[in-house]
Amino acid sequence: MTQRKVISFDTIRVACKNCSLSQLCLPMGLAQEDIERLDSIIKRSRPLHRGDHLFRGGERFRSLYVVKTGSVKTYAPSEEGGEQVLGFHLPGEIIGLDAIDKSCHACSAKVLETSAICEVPFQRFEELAASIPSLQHQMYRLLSKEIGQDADMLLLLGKKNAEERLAAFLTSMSSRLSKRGLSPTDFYLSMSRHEIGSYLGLAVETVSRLFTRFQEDGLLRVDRKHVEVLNLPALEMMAGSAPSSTHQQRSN
Amino acid sequence: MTQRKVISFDTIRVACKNCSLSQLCLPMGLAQEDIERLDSIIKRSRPLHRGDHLFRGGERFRSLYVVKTGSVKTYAPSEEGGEQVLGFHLPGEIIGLDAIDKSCHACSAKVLETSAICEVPFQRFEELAASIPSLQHQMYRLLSKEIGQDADMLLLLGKKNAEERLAAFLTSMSSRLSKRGLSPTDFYLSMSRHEIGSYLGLAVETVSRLFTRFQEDGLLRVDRKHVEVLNLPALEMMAGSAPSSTHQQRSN
DNA sequence: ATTGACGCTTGATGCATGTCAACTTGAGTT
DNA sequence: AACTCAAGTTGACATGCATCAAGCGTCAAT
Repeated sequence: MTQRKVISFDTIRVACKNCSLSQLCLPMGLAQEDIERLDSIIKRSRPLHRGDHLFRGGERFRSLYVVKTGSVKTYAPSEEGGEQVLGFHLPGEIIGLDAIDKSCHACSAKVLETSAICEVPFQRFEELAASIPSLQHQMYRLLSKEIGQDADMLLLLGKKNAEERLAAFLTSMSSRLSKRGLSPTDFYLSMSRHEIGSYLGLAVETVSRLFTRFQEDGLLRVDRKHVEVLNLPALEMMAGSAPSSTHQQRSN
Repeated sequence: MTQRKVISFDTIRVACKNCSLSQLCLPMGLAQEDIERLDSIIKRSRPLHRGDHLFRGGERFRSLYVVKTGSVKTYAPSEEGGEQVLGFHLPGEIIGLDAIDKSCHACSAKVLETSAICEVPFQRFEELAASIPSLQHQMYRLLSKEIGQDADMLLLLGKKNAEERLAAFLTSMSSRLSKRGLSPTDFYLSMSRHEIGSYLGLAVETVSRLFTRFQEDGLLRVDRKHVEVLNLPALEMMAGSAPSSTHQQRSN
């Protein structure tokens, strides 16, 4: 993710109307004046650093968070230090939507690299949305999109084998980065192999072996966190519901 | 699910204000008059029968659907007839939330048994919600709840073994039925073993073997679709993130 | 009752992937 | 540079569950 660009403090404090993400984020489809009203309720703190938490499971829900720069992971912590990674969040993506229902966070959110985050106090947001139909609509869309993505993930975990899972992860990263104006074929992953494995329901070792294999097969060039995709169509093919080779498994 | 009760045609046509589900469903928290406004936009068709579709993947999104009686499955159809079951929906639960974003259904919804369904035209609903803050809030809560449940499911598919999955499925059914005034320990499953397997990411045979084993272990009494839970606490323990026995697997 | 189709169960076998262990590499610290 | 520690890689081995195959109960239609 980290595209090695220098970020000035001014850059991260930009208002929504000047933010390059506005077409992916809450302001999408809003009139200029409504964007400014939205802007007025958003809190922008100084950048957070790797390992900082936006919130932890069990805490009271007050705000949604939007990634402005950097990346964040959400995860469900379990007793013995184990954790299930639930998602990786790139700029423009909203975090905390699952907590509206119980007004309490069920998962934790941790910053993966130095990141700028917009905080959206939910109660004020809700009041605002009631008076701006297009904002309300956009919020429904974003909630709905999250549900759709979770369904894709259920399909991945329920039906796909290890190879298909990693291919799906890489093509998903590729397309999301591309939407944000970054290269779809050359990027840095801000998360560890362990976190990728947890997210995909695989052991670290399996992830590692697959990276090696993909490289041997000429699909990727990998150096630590740096990934160059050499054959994106092949990866996409692999990620699709098509089975890996002649023998598919889990045809249940 | 089917609790073998006779359902009159009057029963299924009841207005929201007289519906026993109103505390689980959209009307929750609404004032009497607002319930009536909501009621006025809802369409109630005659009962659907096993195998009927509410909608199919690819169709244009127009309405949300709420189960009034009976049960529905949602699934992602794949080319070769294979399908991934995404969820089972009981009375009071809303179907189609994932389609708001793309205004097009990504999955299909099929009735599992004779069922009464309320149709909620979304555009009219959205207009109504804009003028009823508590309805808007309830909608946010329902969307959020769905996201939270999907996260639970990701955890199940990512980390739990077959035994834990089936135990989680059974305890979930138990508690949901219980919330609807039915027995938490004696119920009929309206879905096939195959569908349960697909939902849980397991082969039919594995599901079948587990039912047998649970019965041998005195946790259940099973006869076809009829399940009697004999030791609910034990099932809940199993379903929790606790590993099945001394050796846990997938500690990634 | 007979038939056929389908869903379910049970057993035998194999494989993908988890687990364990050892080693390598890289980044940060002194 | 030397040291430390976490992260990643690779190999050897173990196993849970998918797969294949066969048989059985149930239900509906005839």
